[in-house]
Amino acid sequence: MPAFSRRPLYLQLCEVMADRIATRAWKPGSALPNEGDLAREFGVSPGTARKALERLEQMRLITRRQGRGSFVCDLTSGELVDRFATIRRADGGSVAAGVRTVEIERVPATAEECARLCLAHGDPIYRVRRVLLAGDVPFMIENASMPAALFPGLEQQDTLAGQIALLARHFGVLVGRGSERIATERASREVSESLGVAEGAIVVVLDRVILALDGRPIEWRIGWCNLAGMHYHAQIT
Amino acid sequence: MPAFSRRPLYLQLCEVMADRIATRAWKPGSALPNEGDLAREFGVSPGTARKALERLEQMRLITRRQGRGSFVCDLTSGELVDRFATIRRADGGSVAAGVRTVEIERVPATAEECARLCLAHGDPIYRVRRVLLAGDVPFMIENASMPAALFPGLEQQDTLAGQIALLARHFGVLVGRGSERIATERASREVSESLGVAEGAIVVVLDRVILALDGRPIEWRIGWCNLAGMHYHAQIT
DNA sequence: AAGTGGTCTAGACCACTCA
DNA sequence: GAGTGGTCTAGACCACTTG
Repeated sequence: MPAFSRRPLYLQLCEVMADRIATRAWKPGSALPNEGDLAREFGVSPGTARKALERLEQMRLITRRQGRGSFVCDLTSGELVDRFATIRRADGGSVAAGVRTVEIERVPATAEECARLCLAHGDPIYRVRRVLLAGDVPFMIENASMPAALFPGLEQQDTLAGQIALLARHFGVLVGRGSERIATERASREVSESLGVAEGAIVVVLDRVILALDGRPIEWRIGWCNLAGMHYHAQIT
Repeated sequence: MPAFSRRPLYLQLCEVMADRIATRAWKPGSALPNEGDLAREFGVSPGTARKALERLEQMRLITRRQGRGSFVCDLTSGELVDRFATIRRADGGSVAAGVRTVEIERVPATAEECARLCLAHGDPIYRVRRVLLAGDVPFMIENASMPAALFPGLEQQDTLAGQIALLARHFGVLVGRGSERIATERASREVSESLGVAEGAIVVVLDRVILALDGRPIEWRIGWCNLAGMHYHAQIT
């Protein structure tokens, strides 16, 4: 991999390997070649290959264990998905939320959607309405918007549309960080009926943008939540 | 620094340098010795010194810039402090909060304080009551508990007691991550009077533990907040 | 015993900053 | 041009896991 690019070798190598993971050429749970083999395959020194692997580990695409090897993470299981489930029990345990996808539409982005998703005027988006259930009791309704370019044919995937992690894996998008904003608001007629609270009661509004690992916004979501008996959890790093 | 410890050299080196920063032997803003000099001073190879420096950068104790050098971060300015100010304007801007310290007491920890701060039964704590102001309007009241062992003589430092970052610097404690939990609650008589809201109105309860870089809990705080017109901001990483 | 990642060494050269 | 951190190389040895 000498090539002509002046970009650091370890970053180029990291990108190639990330792509193999995104496209599932390297499958979740499988072992990567060892450091020496990777270095030979790509024509770099072992130290450079190691640096790329360390970066993949930082990105949470692989885990490494001394004496065992490097393994592709399952991007749709455990904490990698739970980290976006910020509504939990007081002890941090999952509320075992079910998701009901109410509606999916493909429409041009509004001005606000363009701004939040870094799109150009008129770019198409998928807009998804969901209801989150604790057991069979709805506690949050969500409006989510996603760039159509990243998820072509999403309207046929309504079982995936409820969870960004599943969607992202299906379309080969690597999920990165998100930022969330919380306010309180009086429940509108629609919200009160969906959540089974009084009209005008205080609900919590969760406004969130999730980015891909490469920094592109992949989902903007607003949720109206009846927080009764539950907690929002955040890490400050 | 050969010594007899089997702990990785770069971690030992990192710890020594972190201590120099905590104790202000290396002052905020000042330049560290260059990589080669550090390696010679500690008797390790340049690569090992570099690894320790990279770790200090990850811990946000130093910043490094190609062509310039490595510099000690000011632990009490800018984003290093703001990250704990999770209540902000909608755009993420600061609410320019003032802090009024209402009361400081030194008492044995309650069972709950022991649990949240990982203390033993009867260990002394400082308990601080504060009011946060937007302009001159109170929007949050806080009860904070801190292990007395980490902050000896805190009761004489009431100007510092309002901000954990100032306190930590004064006592040579390096601040690490925190975790916060949010619920809604009806305002008690006391809360409603402090915040100027109706008794029984919905307020937001912020329950937070901050850890030192070495993992020891340094502050447990509960805040009752009138979120009207403001937003809670969180990063999901 | 063989294979893996983790640590450590000792250099080389490059890109950037600043006097 | 001198000095800094950033990249890259090419090894050695250690600690851990597994058969």
